[in-house]
Amino acid sequence: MTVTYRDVKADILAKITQGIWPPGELVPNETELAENYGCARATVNRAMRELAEAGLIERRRKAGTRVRIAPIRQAKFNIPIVRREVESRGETYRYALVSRSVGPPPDWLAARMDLASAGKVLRLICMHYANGAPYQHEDRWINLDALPQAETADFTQTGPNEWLVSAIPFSDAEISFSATLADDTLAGFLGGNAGDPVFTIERSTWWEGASITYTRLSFTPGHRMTTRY
Amino acid sequence: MTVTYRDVKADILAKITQGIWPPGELVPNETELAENYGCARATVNRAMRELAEAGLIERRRKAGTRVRIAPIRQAKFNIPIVRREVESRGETYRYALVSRSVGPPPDWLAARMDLASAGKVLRLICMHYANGAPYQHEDRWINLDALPQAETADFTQTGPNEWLVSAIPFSDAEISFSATLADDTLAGFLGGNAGDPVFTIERSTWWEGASITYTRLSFTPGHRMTTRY
DNA sequence: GGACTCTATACATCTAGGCAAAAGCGGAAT
DNA sequence: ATTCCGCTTTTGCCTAGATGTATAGAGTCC
Repeated sequence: MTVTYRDVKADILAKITQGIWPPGELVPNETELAENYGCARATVNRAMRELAEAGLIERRRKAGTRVRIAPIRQAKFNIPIVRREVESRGETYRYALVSRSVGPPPDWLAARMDLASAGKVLRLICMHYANGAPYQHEDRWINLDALPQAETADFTQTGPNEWLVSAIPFSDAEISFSATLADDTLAGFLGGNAGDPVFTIERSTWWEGASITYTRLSFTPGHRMTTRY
Repeated sequence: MTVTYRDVKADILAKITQGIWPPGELVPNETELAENYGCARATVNRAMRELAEAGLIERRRKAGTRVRIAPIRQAKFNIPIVRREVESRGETYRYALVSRSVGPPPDWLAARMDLASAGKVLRLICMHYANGAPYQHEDRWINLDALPQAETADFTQTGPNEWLVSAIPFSDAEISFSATLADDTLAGFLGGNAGDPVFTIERSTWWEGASITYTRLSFTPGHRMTTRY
């Protein structure tokens, strides 16, 4: 049986968690480990590279590899499109377009998206339901100067998110999470009361340097985003 | 000049973002790409593997590699210990222990952490300040049956988080984000008003199957967690 | 028609070797 | 004493070849 990079990775991990290689400790170099494990250096390299990516060890040329004093913990969240998120929990998804308008961007948006104030933006307000109950409120702004075809797209049946991923499949994005208060309008949509705490996601998207869209997603009170790490 | 896996990765990425290989498209197989790029198959493999990890393409044995219809977007957050988080922004950090008590776990905690109700837990309430202003309120519970040395540790100078990473450096954790309301007490600590929306992180930690600690972190109103992805 | 098996294919990974690039460290020059 | 340069170590990456393994799809049997 040959030694796989998974074996090596698991063994190194065990040595670290069991305290055999305490934080700060210098790990043997790749050549040495390869001999110990009886495998090629590339195998050890892959194991170590993945551990470094995971934030458990720190590698520097010449200086060697050492166990991190304070491991970098990173939480990874998958951000699927809403429909998938709902359906993957086995719930039925429903979408509704609340309003649609075209006009010049308000100042705060022009600043945020770096738009000409003379430009045109499309604003959509949408609701996403899971099993008939409100799930997410979406306030979306699309830069029509960068994406003119959005003006004629039909958003009454499918949400702008799904349309956007097909129009510009891959883009840069900035996402931020915060807690806000529901006002009367939002509370009405989400089925709560004004003053409810609302988990909010804001996302800005660029493509080839141009700002495409800004969206603000509000979840029903009590919503939580969870992950293991 | 040899072709690196970065070159290959960048080129494939470009082909995808520019729509030359549209979503759903079957990508040439590794052997073919290696010939085209004039490099080894391992090089193409590494490039493709990373793109697959990033969620842009989907690889299946025998079926080949295709561009994802809906790319999996994943947001990655680094979760540093509070002190580092504050100091990395160039602000001065201050810590204060508000209260400390030992006793049996309340029912909700025993259920959540899977503790014997006869057990003992240490409860700490702490505040973290940035530049003198409140930054984070920490409500922490530590399972003394699993970690008896926590009872004699001194938490008046450094926070339990820093103590814990040195005591059990690497562990499994579940983290969840939500929005809650500040009550009078919390608002007092955070310098806001009752009814303020509060960004809340809850984290449970296990080590070798045993529940170690549960903590609830509340941030000052207006706090946001941001990342690019 | 449906369930099963079989096989060729495409990804997954390992080996062994070599060159490249960063970066500690010591010695030389100022 | 200090700065700078080059040596050498260690990780980073590539090559070329081979084997392992999951599986789509064809073929077979009921």
